[in-house]
Amino acid sequence: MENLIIPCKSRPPELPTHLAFRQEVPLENPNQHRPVVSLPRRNAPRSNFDSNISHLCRKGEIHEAVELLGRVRGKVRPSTYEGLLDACIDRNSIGLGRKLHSLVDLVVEADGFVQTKLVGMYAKCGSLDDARKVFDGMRDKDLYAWSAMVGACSRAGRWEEVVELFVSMVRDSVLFDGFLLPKILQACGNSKNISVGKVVHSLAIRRGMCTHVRVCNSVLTMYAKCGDLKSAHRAFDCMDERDDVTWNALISGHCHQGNVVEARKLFDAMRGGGLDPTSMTWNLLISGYSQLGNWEVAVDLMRKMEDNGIAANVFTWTCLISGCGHNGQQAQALDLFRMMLIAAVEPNRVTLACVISACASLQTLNRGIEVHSLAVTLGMADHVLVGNSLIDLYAKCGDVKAAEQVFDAVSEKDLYTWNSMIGGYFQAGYSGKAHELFTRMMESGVECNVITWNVMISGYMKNGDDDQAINLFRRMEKEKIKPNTATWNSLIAGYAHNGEKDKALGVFRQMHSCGVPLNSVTILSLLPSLANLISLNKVEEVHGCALRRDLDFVTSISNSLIDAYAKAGKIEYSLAVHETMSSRDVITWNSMLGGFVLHGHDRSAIKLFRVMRNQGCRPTRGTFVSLLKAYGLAGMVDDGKRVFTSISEEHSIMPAVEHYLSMVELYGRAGRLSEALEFIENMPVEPDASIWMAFFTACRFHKNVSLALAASENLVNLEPSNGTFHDLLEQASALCGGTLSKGIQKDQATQRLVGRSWTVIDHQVHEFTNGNSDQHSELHPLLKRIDAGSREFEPLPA
DNA sequence: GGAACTACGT
Repeated sequence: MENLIIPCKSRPPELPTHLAFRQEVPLENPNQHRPVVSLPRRNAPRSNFDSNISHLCRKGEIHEAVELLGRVRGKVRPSTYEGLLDACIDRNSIGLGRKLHSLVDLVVEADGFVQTKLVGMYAKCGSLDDARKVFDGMRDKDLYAWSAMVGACSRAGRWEEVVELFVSMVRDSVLFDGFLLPKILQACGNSKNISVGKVVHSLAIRRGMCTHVRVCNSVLTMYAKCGDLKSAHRAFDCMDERDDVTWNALISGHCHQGNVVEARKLFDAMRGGGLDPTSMTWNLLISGYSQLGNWEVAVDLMRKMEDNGIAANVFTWTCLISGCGHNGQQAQALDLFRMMLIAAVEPNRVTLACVISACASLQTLNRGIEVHSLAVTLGMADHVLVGNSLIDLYAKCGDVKAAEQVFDAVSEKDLYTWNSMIGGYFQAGYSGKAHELFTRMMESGVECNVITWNVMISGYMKNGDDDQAINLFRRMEKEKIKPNTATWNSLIAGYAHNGEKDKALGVFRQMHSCGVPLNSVTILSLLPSLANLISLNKVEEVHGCALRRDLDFVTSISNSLIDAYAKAGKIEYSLAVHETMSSRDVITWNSMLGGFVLHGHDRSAIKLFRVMRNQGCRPTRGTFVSLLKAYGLAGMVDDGKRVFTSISEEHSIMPAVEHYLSMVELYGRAGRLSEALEFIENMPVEPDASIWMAFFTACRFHKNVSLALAASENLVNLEPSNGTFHDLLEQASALCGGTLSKGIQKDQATQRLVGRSWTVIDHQVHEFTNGNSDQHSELHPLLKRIDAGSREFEPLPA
């Protein structure tokens, strides 16, 4: 197909057989398919009925006109129908249009002009499906009919359908003209269908249309959008005349591939050639840098643009905001939005959608509500694009009621609307409501897509209903929706999340045998669930799959492997993965550091931290948690203290509870209990249960009962979780030599505690007080507290 | 003829 991109003057290549014409079309008269009047009725003299109906129509009394037509059908000319259909389009009244359609008689029905007008009426009044039905029912489709249908699909953004229409059109021996060609090329570009795009290009050459700059621009754009920049450049080189659109299309192509360097070069070459960049050119470049996350350069370009007398417009700002959003800089996006408003640039629907989506990611409901009210002021709140983002915002912030209200207010719902609302119900835990809406969606004739099914399946998985998820997964086949990688990933992630690691692995293997391509999400969902001492061979199996698909170069996967191997007891494998990595991020170092600490390799961890610093990697909170633990293991209390001080002083990181916890453990392990207590008492924040628990453990280890008692008193005052109570009880009993959990399986006990049942504690307290109360008198305050707590909850039925 | 676009999976 490479040889299709040739200068216009050369001989075009042969068409693929499936696109061969049924009959040869003479090329010299491209308009020959525009029919001249073909039916006798069209030439019929204008009757009184025609005049009366047209008169009513002109007066705006269209209902009366349609009424009259109903009484005299069969006696009016097709052109009168056309006038009425135009009136329906003007009023956007599909109801009247339908009525008119029902009044079309047999003779008028045979008129291609009226049929084409009907296609246009249905499409413009919002029912593309009805338009398609009329179109499919037409016996002889001329170029006007094809143009109407292609135009309708283009306006609706149904690019694949436009491409299909083009293929059938060629099979029908109808060829495009100068009006239709750009639309078809646009569709090829937007649907990334380069093979049909090349056919269109070759036909355009064959018909001598590639001499106009507009046609060439369409061709170039098609190649650029399909990502074939080599062909785009060749088309560029073949052009005798170029305008700003030509340059912009090429610049846009490079920006979309993330190649801003080449885009910048073209920008300079354009200026060198004496052509001034337009605001479009600047916006393309700004968008390119912004999408790469390089928003400093993007903002700089915006300033330069304004210095050159081109004002930043809504597109410029939206490009910047969207770029921040895509690069995890949501707070930055909101700042830019504020700046945009200060600059008095009015946001449009796309801007609002981006900003609301940023609020949703940040879960800042208040800012979201501000933007919502702005959208109301601008009259855009009920628009489908804005509404969809709002539904997602309210769902993510936990306000399902508000999400529901927006859902109801959006009159022209699309797939995003339904899918977001269904997802919102699942996020709030309303599986039943989600299913109800899913059923309503199916019944109202909306065609679900694979994402709808994925939302349902992952929603059920998240809510712990595996059976329903699997049922839906099986139902997909019947509904002729092919599960994609994300569908399989939902099942794997769901099982892994619910602790069913064998089932997760089973689905993974099935996915593999079905030939479904896996991606990094697949691996990242599965690996952590296999990170335990008995799963080494399974980690290796998944590692193998990643290797075979070249996914081991994905940093996040390597990071996950380091973690999994460490937890599976093979720190040397973790190290091997770490050594072979081409690019390491801070998570890589943190995982390796954590692995060393887990295996008690304190000196290796301390050494690794130095390597990390030498390679210029900025440590994070997590780094210091592991590092302090390493110093604790090494018994290097004073060095640990220095590291702790450096967290805030050198690295400007506010120490978090985990760091204080590591310090308490560090003191505790070294037996420096009074120093630990002093450290706890001097903490700038209130010590939480984990801190006191660590101190308690240290006291227990060093057999200091009085300090342990102090710790336990502080602990119970904090109303710790059931799990902490359980641990505390176990340790307390061990400290005093008792047998607290006698007769109770630990797993069983934990399981019931998780369900917020206090039965176990009740039982233990009972055993504690009735059994060995004398022996444990020292822990009396603790017991009283537990006893009081146990009455606040209804025990689960046995 | 050219720019920004919301829903699922870590």
